[in-house]
Formats: sequence, structure tokens, C-alpha cells
Amino acid sequence: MRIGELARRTGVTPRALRYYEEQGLLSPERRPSGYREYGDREVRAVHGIRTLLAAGLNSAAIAEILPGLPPPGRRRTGPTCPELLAGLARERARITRQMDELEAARDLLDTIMDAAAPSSVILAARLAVPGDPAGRKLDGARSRAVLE
Amino acid sequence: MRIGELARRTGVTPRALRYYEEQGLLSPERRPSGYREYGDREVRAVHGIRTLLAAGLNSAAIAEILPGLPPPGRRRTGPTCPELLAGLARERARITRQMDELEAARDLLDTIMDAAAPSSVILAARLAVPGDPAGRKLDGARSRAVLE
DNA sequence: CTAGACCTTCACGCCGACGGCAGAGTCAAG
DNA sequence: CTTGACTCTGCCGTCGGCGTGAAGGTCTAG
Repeated sequence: MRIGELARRTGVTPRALRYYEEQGLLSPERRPSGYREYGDREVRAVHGIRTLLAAGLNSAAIAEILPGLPPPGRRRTGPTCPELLAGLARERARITRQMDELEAARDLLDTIMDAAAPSSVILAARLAVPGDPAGRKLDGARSRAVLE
Repeated sequence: MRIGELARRTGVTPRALRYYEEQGLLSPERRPSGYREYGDREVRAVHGIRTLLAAGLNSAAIAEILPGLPPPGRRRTGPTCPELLAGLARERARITRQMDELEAARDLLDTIMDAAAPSSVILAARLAVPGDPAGRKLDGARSRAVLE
């Protein structure tokens, strides 16, 4: 498939797909005309790239992690490439830290909400956000301390 | 205290503190000389700002959420300001979505790690990252599908 | 053969959270 | 009074993941 269809099938713009290639994340075949030619593998690869980008990895880290990209010689990383593993572990730790920070921020928002409004109103506001998990804290003191 | 001490006590540079003020997140008093004068409240406020920034909120959202900032008339939001509540709920939902994305990315990294190395090596690599919680998946097929 | 959709490379623009520097004023100690 | 640390405003630089044309080649249906 060409770049337009891959874009449609992944929800990613052609510009972004070219950018990924420029960053070494994709290396599609080329037709004699110069057109890029992708296979079904790239659909999954792009989804993976988007997942990792959404998690805050930059393209260099993704390039380090997703192998098989340099066009000449699909150098399959042997059974255990230590630097690859180090990169994976590093990014995994980053993600875990980020999740902790998100949880702290969510708790902070919860305490602010508790201080700003009676819980009945909050529940009404929460209902306006579908898919929002329940289970909030009830400690107005801390948020009041932050607010003033 | 002046900006330098607040910087030391929060781990935030003076430049960033001035930026926060410019964005309406802080509004310190001023000495006749023009020097900014902060209190202990701002220490906690800055920590809150950093927490929210780390969670991906931009300064506009934080300004919307942390009230009491416009120097003239500390307009205390009444018992229930609906737009404030809407902003809080919106950002809370954003955070929850982001946590889901992070979890997906971490699972993806786990499957890649499983495919890239025997678990014994992975465990060794994981030990190099202190504070990294355990509990990983063991499904090499999916990661192999992504890798090739 | 031609129109229109699609593709190519090149190259500048954007945004947000600051970093860094310049030039000038302020403050406390000796 | 001087010195050195600190602070002020203002303004340009940075970085990453693209957006957005511009100028031109390619492909396919009619």
C-alpha cells in the first residue's frame, strides 16, 4: 500500500509517516517512481510507534528500541543485546515514574475538587465525563492549604 | 523571602518562577525596589504547579484551576463555580486517559523485552533499575508480531 | 490524452516551558 | 564607599513532533 492508505488505516498523517521514516522508525520499500510502499507489518509498527510516543518516548528512544530499521542488512539483534535491554528498562522506569506523577496530580485535583464544591455537585460533573473511574479521596484540608 | 530562596526551597529556577508569574500562576508582593517577595504559601503553590505541569497540564489550565491569582481583588470562587469544576473534571479525565496510555506502552515494552531476551537476563536488567515494580506479562507472540 | 487524485522533496512555521544573556538597579557587609 | 551577591526587565534561542505550503513528478479512469 502507499502512504495515503497507511495514513487512513492508522489515523496518522502522511507527513507524520515521512517524519517517522526520517527518524529511522520506518523504512518502506520504494517503487521505481520513488513512491513508498508499505505492508501490513507497518500498520502494526505505526500503532506501536504511536503508543510509545503517547507514553512520552522520543523518536530516538523508539528507534533504539524497535530494531530492524536500517535498510541494508536486517541485523537481527542477537538473543540478548545489552544496550537494547538497557534502553528498554530505562524507558520502562520512566513510564512508571510518569504514572506515579500522574497519580499524584490526580489526587491533587481530587482534593481541590473536594474543597471547591460539595461532593454531590462533583458527582454530577463526573457523570459528564464518561469512562472516568470512581474512587476519589476526601481530604479537603490539604487542598485548602494549597489554594490559600 | 525573595526569588532566590524560593528557588532553592522548591528546586525551581528563578527564571521558571518569573515565567509562572507571567502566566498568572503566582502573584507575589513587590518591595519598593521591585523585588518579588514570597511567603510560605508560594512554596506549596509551586510544588502544586510542578505536580500539575508534570502531569501534562499547561499553564493556562493550571491558571484556570488554581484560583486567587489576579492581584486586584482576590475573587474567591463561590461555593461552586461550574466552569472551574468543568476544567477540573476535564483535566482529571485527561490524566486518566494518559495513565491508560502509559500502561499500554509499558505492556508493549514488556512484550518486547520478553521477545528480546530470556527472562533471566531481563530480571538482571530490571535489578539495575531500583524502585521498578515487578509483575510483567509473558506473551512473546505479540511482541514478535510488532517487531517483524 | 487529459484531468484529478496522489505522490515526491525542500523548507519554513508553530507551540510551550523555559534557558541564557545583556544592561541596569538593589542590598548587606566590611 | 565599595564590593560582590542578588535581582530586575527584555528579548532571542531551543527542542520535538509535526503542520503547511510550494513546485513538480506519477498514476489511473474515462
